Amino acid sequence: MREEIVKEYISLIPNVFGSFSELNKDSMELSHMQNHVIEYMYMQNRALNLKDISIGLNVAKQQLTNIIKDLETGGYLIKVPDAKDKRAILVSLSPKGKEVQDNKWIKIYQKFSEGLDKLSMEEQLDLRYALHKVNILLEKMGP
Amino acid sequence: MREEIVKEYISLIPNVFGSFSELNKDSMELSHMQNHVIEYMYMQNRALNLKDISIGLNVAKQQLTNIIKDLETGGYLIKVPDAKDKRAILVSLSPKGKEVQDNKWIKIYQKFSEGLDKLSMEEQLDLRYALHKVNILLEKMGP
DNA sequence: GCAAGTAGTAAATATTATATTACTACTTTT
DNA sequence: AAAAGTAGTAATATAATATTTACTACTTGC
Repeated sequence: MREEIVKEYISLIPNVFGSFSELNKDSMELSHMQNHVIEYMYMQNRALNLKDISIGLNVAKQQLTNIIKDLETGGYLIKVPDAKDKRAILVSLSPKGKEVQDNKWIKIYQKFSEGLDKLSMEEQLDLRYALHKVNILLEKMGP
Repeated sequence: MREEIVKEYISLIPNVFGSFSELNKDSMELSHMQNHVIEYMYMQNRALNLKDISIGLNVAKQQLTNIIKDLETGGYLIKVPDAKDKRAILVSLSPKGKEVQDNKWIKIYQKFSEGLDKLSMEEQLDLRYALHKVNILLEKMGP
């Protein structure tokens, strides 16, 4: 029994990963690490200081100095001194930085939407319900 | 309606990605590209020549020369001359190379299995069925 | 208030990744 | 059998990423 649930889950991973691996295909402007930072900031959706990002991405803070300086120069990030800690600097995504991530999700949306057209109305309902169920249960399993 | 299916799918991605991003956490021995090659070989599950890998991973064959030489030196890959094409060399995973990938999946298995313990028997059955349904329908949607 | 600790920066260095060109040995086409 | 094409290797240059040490300005704990 357990074996079979795991097997289904393992099958799911490549299916979903197909979408995800295409996320960074096009964004040629930015390097791997720069993308990584923007992704992380987008997910956190709040102003972070370098230390936060360093820990969150498991990257040395020394590396971030230049990466973030370049992203700021490019207009993707905004740096503001932290009022509460005068050593620190709060970094947040600019509208341009957010747009980079938004566009990635729009692509996933479009691709998924095309796939949906191949399903009947009944299958679409089934998929919706099954996805909902999976999400609820995976959520419950998480830490 | 469509909006809501997409929304569920978008929610699914981070759930699953949690597992996937941990795949390469520990394998410190190997570089990013070396891991990439081993992953690809593991997925293909057959002997490949450099050209195959080059196309499959969208990497210049010139890059592969050294990557694969190092992997062979490390005992992860085995190189055998192709009998049918004397220019080519067939590369396959050694037991050690397969083990690297196996261990990654074992970790996912274990983590998922721990999560399962938090669910009731009924929920586990629901999850199995819902996952199965999702997999079948996503498969149908793919190219 | 002072010692110890922290956030960020800077610069030097090492390692990886990517790209370009050219070459050998073999295969395919005609 | 000659011409054109292909698989792999080699050497090189540049960019991206990672690591180390050291410094300034500030905060925290005592």
